[in-house]
Amino acid sequence: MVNARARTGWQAVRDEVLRRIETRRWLPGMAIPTEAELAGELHCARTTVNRALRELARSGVLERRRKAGSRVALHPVRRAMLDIPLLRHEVAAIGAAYGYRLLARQTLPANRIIARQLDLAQGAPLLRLRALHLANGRPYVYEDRWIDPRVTPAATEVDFAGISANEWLIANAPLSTGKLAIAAVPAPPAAARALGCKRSAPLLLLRRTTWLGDRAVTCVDMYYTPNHQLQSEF
Amino acid sequence: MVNARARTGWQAVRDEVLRRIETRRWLPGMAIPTEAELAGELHCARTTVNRALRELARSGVLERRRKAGSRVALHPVRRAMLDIPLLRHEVAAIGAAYGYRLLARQTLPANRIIARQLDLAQGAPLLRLRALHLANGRPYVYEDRWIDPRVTPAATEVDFAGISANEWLIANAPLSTGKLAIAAVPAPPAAARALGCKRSAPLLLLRRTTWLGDRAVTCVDMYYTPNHQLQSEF
DNA sequence: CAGTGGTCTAGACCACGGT
DNA sequence: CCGTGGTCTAGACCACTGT
Repeated sequence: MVNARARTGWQAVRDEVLRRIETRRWLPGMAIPTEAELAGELHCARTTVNRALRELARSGVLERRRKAGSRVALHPVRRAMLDIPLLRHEVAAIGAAYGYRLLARQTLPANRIIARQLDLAQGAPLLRLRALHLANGRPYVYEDRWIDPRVTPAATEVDFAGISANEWLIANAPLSTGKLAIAAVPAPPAAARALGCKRSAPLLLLRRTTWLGDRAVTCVDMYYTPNHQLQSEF
Repeated sequence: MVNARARTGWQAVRDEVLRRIETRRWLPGMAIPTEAELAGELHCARTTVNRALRELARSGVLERRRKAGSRVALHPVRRAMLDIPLLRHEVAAIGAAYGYRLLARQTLPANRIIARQLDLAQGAPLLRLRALHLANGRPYVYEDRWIDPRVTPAATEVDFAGISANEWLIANAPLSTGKLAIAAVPAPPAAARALGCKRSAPLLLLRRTTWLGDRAVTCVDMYYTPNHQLQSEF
């Protein structure tokens, strides 16, 4: 549970700083010594101190500004890293057999809602996929996805019956940035049917919108089976 | 939307690597040159390349192993950073006035469920708080919290009517690690009453368990008002 | 064993931003 | 202005791990 304290290197500096904060020798909002001072006190190079303090700032423990120095964060913003693995791997990680089934594949003009999500003109032709991801043969995630074929033209030639859109995109579309929204929603009829749960059962919904530069590639709603939890540490 | 490409420094190296992946010059699973080779080719020190590749590995774009070298991640694990600010700040960030109301404060023996969550003996005396966080006077989050007073004895002297437990703990308890679970649940009766929504309405639940070393400090369930979304980028 | 990443060091210059 | 963090460099040694 607890990480062992490092005895050497930048991690030792990091842990020493953490110890001083934990023991309230350094209080929230308080300025801590400069990198050079700490380096002298801890008998290491300033570069090493810099590395340690940089990591602490990244995790929200310290706030740093040039000239102003470093302070213990007054209101430490906790940050949790949420991993978003392939569903194939997520299922494998819980020791279940992964399965995938395409439910529907159509080409449709964008309705107003999805046009707004993807920031494109209403009526633009989009590829829409509905699919089900299975764990040990039981429904795990219901997926409702839109793809803009103008950004990834090759997608129009794929039937997505044998490979999930996500895996195909990872292998065939370049790296991209995206946004993630997490919400609790009543199961929409199609999701309830696919997942075999009651309509309006509370489902965890992850909506991912992925961009390639300034063009939206895809928007996907992933409805998890009831009672699913996302877990993370901070 | 798109970050400008840096022209110098480790960020330039990072961006050059990203460019080669985006243009599919380097394909998923492919080994990329060693740090030393890249340093030579890009005319910079190996340290600089190391910094760039380290950041890329942290964000899941590369996989690195000693001796084996660096490869483009075959199945890039997307990672989303979820910020967990103080509710006071979260509410302020949406431009609303923050409010806080303590609903209940009791001392109870741990029931089986919470004892398991906090990894302590059933029946241990715990502080239990119920509270409501408000945005512009409307319910925003219903909080149901357990605190182990043996870890933070001073908490028994606080009435938590004027300050939320979270803010008090940040100011009065040392830094700590924790776990976060996110789920969609039907509103429990008490939450529905406090939030003014239907019983069994789908609510987003964030359960945070916080540890100080190997001792659990507190476990809190935060029920967000219906239709709330967590947002993040990746 | 040997190649590769991980890190430390000492010194240097620069960019930002309080004062 | 000038103190502070941000970064680069060249060189070195170490730790891990594939062969």
